[in-house]
Amino acid sequence: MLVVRIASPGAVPESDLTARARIREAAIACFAAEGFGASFATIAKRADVSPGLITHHFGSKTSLRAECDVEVLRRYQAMKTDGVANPSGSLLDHVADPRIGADLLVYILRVVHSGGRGAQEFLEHLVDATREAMAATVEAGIVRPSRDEEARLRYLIYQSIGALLVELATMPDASPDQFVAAALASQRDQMLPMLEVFTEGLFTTRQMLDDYLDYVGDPPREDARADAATA
Amino acid sequence: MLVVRIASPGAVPESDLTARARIREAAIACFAAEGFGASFATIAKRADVSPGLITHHFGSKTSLRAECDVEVLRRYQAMKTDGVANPSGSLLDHVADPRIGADLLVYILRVVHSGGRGAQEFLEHLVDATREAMAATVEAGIVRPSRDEEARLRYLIYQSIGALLVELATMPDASPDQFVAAALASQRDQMLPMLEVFTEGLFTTRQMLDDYLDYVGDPPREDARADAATA
DNA sequence: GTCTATATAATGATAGAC
DNA sequence: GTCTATCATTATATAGAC
Repeated sequence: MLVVRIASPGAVPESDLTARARIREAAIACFAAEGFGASFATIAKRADVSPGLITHHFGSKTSLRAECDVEVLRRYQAMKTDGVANPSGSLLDHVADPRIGADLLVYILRVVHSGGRGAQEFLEHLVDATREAMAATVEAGIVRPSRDEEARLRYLIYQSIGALLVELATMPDASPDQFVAAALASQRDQMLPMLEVFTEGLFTTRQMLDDYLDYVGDPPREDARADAATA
Repeated sequence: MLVVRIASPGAVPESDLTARARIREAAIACFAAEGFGASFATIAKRADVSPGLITHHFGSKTSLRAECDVEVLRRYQAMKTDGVANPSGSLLDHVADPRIGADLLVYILRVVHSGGRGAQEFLEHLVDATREAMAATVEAGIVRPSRDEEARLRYLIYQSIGALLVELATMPDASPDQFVAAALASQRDQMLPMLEVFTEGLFTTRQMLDDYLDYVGDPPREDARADAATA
């Protein structure tokens, strides 16, 4: 049962690979489709091999996933450097860029969803990758400077990724292609409020911001995060 | 092994309940602490009963969770009507209100995280519950009116819940109390960018919003959501 | 009502034949 | 390299004693 897939940069041509590579590709697709609970049986069926061969080549499920993780990250980075900087001024939607392929996008969301170190690492990676782009838009006079660029970066990224995560959770039976289609539709629906908030804000007065600035003083505090980590 | 818990409105006094209720309370705590993968053995140990008794009283794990779900929702609603409207003007943080108790908050996040119908229902419920509050702040002149109030409501809710979800995912080994402490610290860290964005917006010009309004015309489209659902 | 013991099912990992 | 067969583990559900 083959599925139509959006071309992914860096993806292997098609079938007729070594069985090991076929298993890895099948695993990426199954993990994207069902989450990391996908069984060896499911993956083996998709790769057209026996379940035992998976263990033979990868040793353990943990190792298999680790290899899939690095492969997905590699393609994700390839796509990023490959492509133009996102054409719309809207931030962060390169994560929802349809060019990266539905499996790739959903796989990454599942990494965050599954949590743990993998999620942390990808989020840090994303923050790092977005930092320059954000600074560039500020430099270009498109985006207002923030009194705490790092905090704003994290704030915006967590919110965007989180919204995609919520949407993924509400569609447990959707294929990656279906999810991406729905996410794009949802993004279209929410384009107006997003532009409103990013252009006009939400509040009618400056009072709350000014009160906050009076209260804490302008310079951002850098010690707060350490407290949170130890709590 | 007893844990210190923040008082939850509507929560039962303490121990010395019927075993059935003890199991339910233990299940809520375990589901909050470990997710819905928590085993009967873990729950039984916490309730100080045998695993078999859980099946005897609840029949299946699905039924047990269903009963926990309604109980948590009941307490959540009790807390909402109980309390004052959120004192800060910031929206949606009643979800992170420490008064609702760490277990309750994390349980609800895990419902969304686990996805499916439960997640959908809670999100719809949350949208409904926030609609009035949002309208009130608009009416009071605190929040700007939107050209599409429903879309903005969904947009803001999905982003806020999603950010909490991301944070939960990055702390897989944290207890509910630890998570709530970290979430509050994180909220404090991100207060400034949030106030900035909600007060001043993100863009320096109105150009993108105005272009969008020119392109689609002012009246919001109501047919888009149906397309997304059937996709 | 409660417990112990057991059946059953799914899954990841192992061993050895081809 | 690949498969088949088997094992070990885990977790839910069942049956029957007390």
